[in-house]
Amino acid sequence: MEVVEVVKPRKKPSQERAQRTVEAILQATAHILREEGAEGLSTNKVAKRAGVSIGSLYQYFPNKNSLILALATQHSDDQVREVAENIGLLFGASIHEAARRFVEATVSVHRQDPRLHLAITSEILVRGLGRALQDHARARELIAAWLRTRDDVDVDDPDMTAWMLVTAVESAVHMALFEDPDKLDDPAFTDAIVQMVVRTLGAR
Amino acid sequence: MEVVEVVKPRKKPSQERAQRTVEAILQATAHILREEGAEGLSTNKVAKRAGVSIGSLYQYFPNKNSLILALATQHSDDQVREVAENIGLLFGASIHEAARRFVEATVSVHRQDPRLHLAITSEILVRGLGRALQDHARARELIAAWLRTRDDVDVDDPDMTAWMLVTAVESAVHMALFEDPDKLDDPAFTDAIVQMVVRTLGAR
DNA sequence: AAGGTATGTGAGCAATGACTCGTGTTACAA
DNA sequence: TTGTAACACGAGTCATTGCTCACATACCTT
Repeated sequence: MEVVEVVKPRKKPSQERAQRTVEAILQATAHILREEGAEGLSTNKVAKRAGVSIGSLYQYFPNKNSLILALATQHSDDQVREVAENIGLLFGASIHEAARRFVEATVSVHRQDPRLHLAITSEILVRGLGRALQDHARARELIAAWLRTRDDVDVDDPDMTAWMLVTAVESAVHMALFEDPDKLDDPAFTDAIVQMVVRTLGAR
Repeated sequence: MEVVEVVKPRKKPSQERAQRTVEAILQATAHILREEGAEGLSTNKVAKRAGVSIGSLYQYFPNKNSLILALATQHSDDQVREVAENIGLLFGASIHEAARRFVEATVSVHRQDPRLHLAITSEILVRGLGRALQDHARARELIAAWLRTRDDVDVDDPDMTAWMLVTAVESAVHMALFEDPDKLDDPAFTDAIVQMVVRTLGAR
């Protein structure tokens, strides 16, 4: 089990030309990950698909892992943003509304580009790319903070509960994605998750 | 994303000598998976570690995937057995007792050999080894059946609820394993899962 | 124009991968 | 004892991998 991830610093692109190169590389990585999974991901293939020489790739990315990490970070940021944007709206809402909003935000993030998302998620697991788990941590903080402001829920430990809920909701969505992506479109599925959340909160 | 898994049939060992060879190969696979993760798993390395020639390996396993699959199946069977054994005891129990028993069974399965378990689980995700998900399916059936016998819970759709609970509980345990294996020893952690289960069931 | 820095190239190296196949060895039945 | 099927071997094939490096071209400053 590999734990370390050495990420030697590489040149940051300064000119616009280089910016485009980096972008192309990231795009290509995403494409291959989406179409062939992590198995089919090789630096040579990425370079070829990006229309860039292998040397250029290594000018900006120190190794293969850093490609996935970069993508994962991007992805993670999106997710945090989505949740963060919604959390503001949660404060005025009822528990039920809040739960629904949270669940739907999560589902929506995963619905766009599910294959890529799945590939990235499993790759984070397989490699020790724990850093990319910050989305989880951040989401948990937000939820925990929100929980503390409510007096209409029955939770002993907001942090633990937040951890539980974020994990449960996200995992349910992942699992659904894995078993059958169409499940995400089933309202009954969303409802069930919402109910789990609401009940777990012991809403009064 | 690879979907196919071609598993050409190979010779089944008939003599005891061959039985031992197969066992050694499986052992070695587990060892490497546990120590180095799936990254470090190669058929050559497995053969060497098992003290067996690479040719012998390919006599019984058609390819690398089949090694993981064999291990996953073994593992999966253990898990189902554990749950199945406990489910019998669930019928007489209170909701709370039942939930606790289920959660603890799940935790206990994962506590033994967590590294191996984690490696196998992610590998199932990465490759399309959906077949090995039968433990999930079977556990769900058992829980759903049990739910239908209870009139002291408030669930609309036993199948959906069972899916939800199994997913949530298992994922929580996986996530904990990934973040910090010691979490499994924390009673507060188990309690939190149990509470989630009990509340989700809407116990009267 | 000159010169430096940033960017880009791709042949090729060393390592490793999965897997085959021809050959030797053991077990067992006749 | 002998024949044959099961078992075991491991050198070797061929493809691919991550990655380097010596060199070329573009860009910007002076």
